[in-house]
Amino acid sequence: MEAPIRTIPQSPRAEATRARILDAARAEFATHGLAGARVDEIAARAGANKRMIYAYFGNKEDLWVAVLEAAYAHKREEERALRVDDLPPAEAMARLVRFNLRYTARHPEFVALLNQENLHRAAYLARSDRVPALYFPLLDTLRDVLGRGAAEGVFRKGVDPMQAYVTIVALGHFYVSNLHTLSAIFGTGLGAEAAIAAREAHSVEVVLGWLRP
Amino acid sequence: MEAPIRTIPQSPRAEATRARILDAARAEFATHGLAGARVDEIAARAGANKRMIYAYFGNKEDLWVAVLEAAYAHKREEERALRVDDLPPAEAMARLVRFNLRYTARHPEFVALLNQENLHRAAYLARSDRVPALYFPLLDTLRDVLGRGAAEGVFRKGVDPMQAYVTIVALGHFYVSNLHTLSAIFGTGLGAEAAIAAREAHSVEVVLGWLRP
Amino acid sequence: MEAPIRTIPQSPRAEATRARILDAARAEFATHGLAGARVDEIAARAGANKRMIYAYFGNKEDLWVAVLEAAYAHKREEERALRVDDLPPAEAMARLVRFNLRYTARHPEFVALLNQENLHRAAYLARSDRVPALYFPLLDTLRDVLGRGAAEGVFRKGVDPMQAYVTIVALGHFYVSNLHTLSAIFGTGLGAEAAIAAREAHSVEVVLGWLRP
Amino acid sequence: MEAPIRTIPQSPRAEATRARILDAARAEFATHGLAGARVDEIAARAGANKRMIYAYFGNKEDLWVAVLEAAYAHKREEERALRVDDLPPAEAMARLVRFNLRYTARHPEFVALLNQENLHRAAYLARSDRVPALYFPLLDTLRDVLGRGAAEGVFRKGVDPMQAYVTIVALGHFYVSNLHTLSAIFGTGLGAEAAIAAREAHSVEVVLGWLRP
DNA sequence: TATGAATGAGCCTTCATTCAT
DNA sequence: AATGAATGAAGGCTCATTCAT
Repeated sequence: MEAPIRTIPQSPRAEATRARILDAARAEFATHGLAGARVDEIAARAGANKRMIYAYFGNKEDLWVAVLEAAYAHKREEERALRVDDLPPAEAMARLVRFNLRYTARHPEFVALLNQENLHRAAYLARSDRVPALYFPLLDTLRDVLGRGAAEGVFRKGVDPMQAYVTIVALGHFYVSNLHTLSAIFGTGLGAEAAIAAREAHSVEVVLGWLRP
Repeated sequence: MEAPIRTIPQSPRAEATRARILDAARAEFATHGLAGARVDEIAARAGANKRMIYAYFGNKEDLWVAVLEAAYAHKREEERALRVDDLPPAEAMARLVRFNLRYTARHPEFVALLNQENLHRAAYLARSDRVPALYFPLLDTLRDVLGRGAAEGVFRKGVDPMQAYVTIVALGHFYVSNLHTLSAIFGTGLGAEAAIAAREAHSVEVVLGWLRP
Repeated sequence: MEAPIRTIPQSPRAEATRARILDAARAEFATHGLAGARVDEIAARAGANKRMIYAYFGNKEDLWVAVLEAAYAHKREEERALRVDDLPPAEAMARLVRFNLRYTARHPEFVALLNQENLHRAAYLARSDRVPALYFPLLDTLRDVLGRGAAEGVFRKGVDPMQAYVTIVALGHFYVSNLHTLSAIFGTGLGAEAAIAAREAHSVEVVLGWLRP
Repeated sequence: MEAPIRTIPQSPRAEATRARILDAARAEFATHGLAGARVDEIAARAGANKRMIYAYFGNKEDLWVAVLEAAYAHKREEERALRVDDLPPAEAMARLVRFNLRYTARHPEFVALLNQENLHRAAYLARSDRVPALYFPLLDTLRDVLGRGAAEGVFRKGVDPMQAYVTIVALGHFYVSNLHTLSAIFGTGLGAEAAIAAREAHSVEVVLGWLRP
């Protein structure tokens, strides 16, 4: 009916409150999901009044969207900072794989958020105004590296960049996402640095091994 | 720590009710997660009285455990039926990869359940009495095929079966799990049979390509 | 989106609970209006669990509609029981006026509900399924009496039954509705039986006096 | 029982803000009632900061009292401007009736405010300092006209001015107050000028008809 | 074995009000 | 004189669970 009255924080103090809420929400959502998260808990974690959540974000679902957007934006920024144009294809590819695995391992909350959003069939992502900006720089970089490698004869030809992208992300995402159930099968320790490093080496081996002409 | 009073259905009619509840719960849980699932809705879907859920399963969380156990058991059964001992290593491996991808694609609810359980840090799995039975036949099969391939010189040596297992599962699981957010990036159609088939072919290519000595 | 799940009480016990809720709601709404009424208070007055309000009536607004419908239905029933066909026009008219004034005085909550509903521009009445049944028997009776009186030459001719209806109702309704502010002007005692009787006599005098040919 | 700290606006600018708040409050209260009105909305309508409402009026309830006082004062002023002393009784009476009906029709918000205040059993009116000033000039005028009419033999004798006052006001008030529920019965169009004029003619007819000796 | 009815805790959201600048 | 930000106390509504039959 009516446009929601939404306070847009302008003072630094308000901006700080908004940021604290966003951080607290990311943590709470990543731990409990959208349905399991508690608005009270988010407010408490943020050291903010519950009312402020509604003033700055509208409601719980809109807050979820904001968290999601911020998470995507963060990964995009890190990907953008990756410079592999000057590296030989194999080295560049290894770097991409390593970056992705490490980013995923360092940000399990990103994994959790994505999984939850998929549970909701990406309904909230679809609601975001920034959807067009979902584009990931990594994909372009990947396309370039695959092209260079094929041209130089060090990579197999005809690789679909989308499939490659999905596979590279999958190698780390699934590992981090399913860390706990995998631990129930293979025993604990999968989250330790040594295990992460092993997974990293394996992932590079898989991708480079596969790409051999 | 008292044992819950739990009715064990004995008549065929009761067993049927129990089964309907379990099916309904799997659907509801897979769609909404543990926190988002509604006991009322499960009862309605099952065409059963809500009280029966508590009589047969104890409570919502125990029902979740039961659903999880059933899902794991189902996959285990299908894996057990896979016979690749007589096939040449490469062919056997291709079959394993294909099976996994197709199973995952056919059972997105299994993927959703696993993701949710990981959100809960596998706390409910740990509570299950059948945890030791979590063992997956695929892992043994995989170990055998890798061994044969290495011995025959058609596969690279020194491959960790656990990493191989995780990777093979990851190739399909991540694709299905993140179908909706991936669709937001790459456009729709990823769930169509053609797309599944392409992912299947790609997965086989990655695994066999990587395993080349 | 989805049709609301609404429990329709079938057992006598449930029907009794539903009736208690409706009574409590009428009292609470009449005292505080729709916005001022408290669902908790209604449940407490009804000696029922708050949840039952939602089970039986949907939500606060739907409960309001139910209360309104019941109030209208009640007045309609009483009006239907009025038998003035056999009386001479003047006597019949006096009886109608008296009935209306007394009903209004006996049911100040009906007055309060109507006023509130008008504050909401009859938006909830419009939502009612029983709107076509809003028809009031009094109107027909009135039309008949006016016709007989005019034919017999004891009433003036050309009287619009609608205007007459509104006026007759107004004479009592306004008095009861504005009892408290009128008391602030004219002093207390307006609610006492003597004052009601005086208003009744005055109302009859006005109507019969006006209708003289 | 402490006197509230209340800022009394002194600059023209402050007085303008106060006036805008009062106007906005009248509109909001008339539309939604006391309980349903929103302080935020009043501030928004007034284009004023919410804090100013508290500075100038104390709190929501005191603001309600101020709105009520202003509404009464306004009607009083208009009544005072009515000059019927020089007119023959019947003509004077017709003018009083017409004035009242037209004032009511022109100020439905006054009707709504009165109804709300009666819902609260005139509790806020009782709190007003200006209660003694509630006196309505119309009543005196009415008394005078009734007296002159009776003396001249054109009006019936023994009419209680209070009853007459209530009836005259009722004829318009009820019509305007219940416009929406009446429309649900008699169909729309009751708010149109033609319908108002018909009601006006009818009201005059009723009063003058009744007063005939 | 099954069911309709009821419960109490808790959740998301809103509101009147106050603080600090 | 005015404002943006914050607060705490509810308020409407939902949910998992239990009672009584």
